[in-house]
Amino acid sequence: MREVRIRDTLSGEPRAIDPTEVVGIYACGPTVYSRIHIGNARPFVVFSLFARFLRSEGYSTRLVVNVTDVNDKIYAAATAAGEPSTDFAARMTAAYSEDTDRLGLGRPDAEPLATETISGIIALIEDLVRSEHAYASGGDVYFRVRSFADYGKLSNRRPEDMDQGEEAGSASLKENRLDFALWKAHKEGEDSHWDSPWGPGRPAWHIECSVMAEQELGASFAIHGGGSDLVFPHHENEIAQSEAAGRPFAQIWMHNGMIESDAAKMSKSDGNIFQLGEALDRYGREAVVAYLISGHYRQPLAFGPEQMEEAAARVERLRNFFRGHPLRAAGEGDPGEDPAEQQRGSSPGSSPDSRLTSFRDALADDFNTPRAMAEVSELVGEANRERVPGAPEALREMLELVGLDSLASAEGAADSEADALMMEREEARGARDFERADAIRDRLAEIGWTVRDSADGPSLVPR
RNA sequence: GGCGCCUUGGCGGAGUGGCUACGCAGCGGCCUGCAAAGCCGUUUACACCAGUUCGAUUCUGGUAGGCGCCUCCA
Repeated sequence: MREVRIRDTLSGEPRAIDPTEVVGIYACGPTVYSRIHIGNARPFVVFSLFARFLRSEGYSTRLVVNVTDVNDKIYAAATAAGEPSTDFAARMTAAYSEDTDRLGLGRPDAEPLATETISGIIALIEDLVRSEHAYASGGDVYFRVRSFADYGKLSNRRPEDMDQGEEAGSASLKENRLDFALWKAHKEGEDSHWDSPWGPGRPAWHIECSVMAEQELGASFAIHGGGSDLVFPHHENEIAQSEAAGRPFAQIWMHNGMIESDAAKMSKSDGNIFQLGEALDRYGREAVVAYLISGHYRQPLAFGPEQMEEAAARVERLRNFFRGHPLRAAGEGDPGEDPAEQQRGSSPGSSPDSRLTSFRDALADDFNTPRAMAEVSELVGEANRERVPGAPEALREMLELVGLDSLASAEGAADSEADALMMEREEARGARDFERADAIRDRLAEIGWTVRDSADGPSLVPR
């Protein structure tokens, strides 16, 4: 088991993960008011793979990714779609599951819904009201920011600095403009609401995450994650709500950077989005995953057709490697059986073992996926140059950790028509009738096959 | 205005006080009947100005530019 370190947003320092207890990870998922885009997929991929890595290192890990399914924008979008908001949210939640399923990384251990957490939300708000960290006002309930001395510690802001200017509209129900809503009174036009001690209404943003995290992971869990755009106000407010109520919260804060399109953050409100489903259709799941791990998770990552095509090319190189270097079948001989092979395989700095070690070391060091993938590239190059015993197996293990082991799987065999054409082409080549051989190759391309000649004869690869 | 981050070769993107990151693309070559795949090579990459240092892309200060958050946002 390696020591795994993550750069903590709160302290600004790398922090080691405690191996003595279950590593609870709570990552903020989407608000389901539309289909998700590539940017929304980044945290899903980062945290899924990070949890996978921790498990492979022997850490007992529990990953929770919530869905926020009640919100102003959901009401608005549902109205626009002429659909009850609960139906709309359910439809979008299902679409989110379908899209992320297609990434092939499995599901988080728990995916709680805000609308299924109402009683816990009300209980937390009651606690806060009782302790005067919150107050009811006109059917709403607000958090009293000035009552929480640590407010601003995550995003490094001071309430004094923020508390400037006039509240827009003097009719505010808040005592102070920094106060934020915990509960919102039912409004005309909103077609869902719940009973509460403050009247019918619904939870505001932020509060659901405080409650779901604690319900799923207990107090004082290891890691709270999400996009860097959530640091303020969302995560700052979560800390305030939970800690003001005397409930210890996250130990480490882990934030992923934004996907950028045309050097600007990809965001639904700016409209410069590329939907995940479309990316999967166009480039395939491996390219999408390879793209998302091509940069360090904390850094912004440029998005564009060029980047996606590059990722697809990288993925194709890996596929080609496994086409030419099949995995040893189980029981087909040990790496150390042949003394000559053993010697070559253990040459310093180039052995599969040392690459695998470096790969895992990179992931243990603030989950540095690009550094890890550089080890994959190096080993592929070495093994393409000359046979390196154990390389395919080591590569498959590395790729499994980043959800790309499907690249090592054998592809379906060519159909009989393609096989017949390939044989025909060989006959033509044998007769040095290259015009006919090339025509047959074109025909094979039309039906989806690329011919690769080698010393061992031709083979067919799907286009 | 406040807080934080960033500026690396055509593009993407790691990293380090002195040693080729890596990938993609282009170009040249090897292999091949031709391709495909693979391999080899590819013209001094670290925004600018000072400082610290034997030595800075890497540390410090400043300048310029960019991004994020401060309102919904992964």
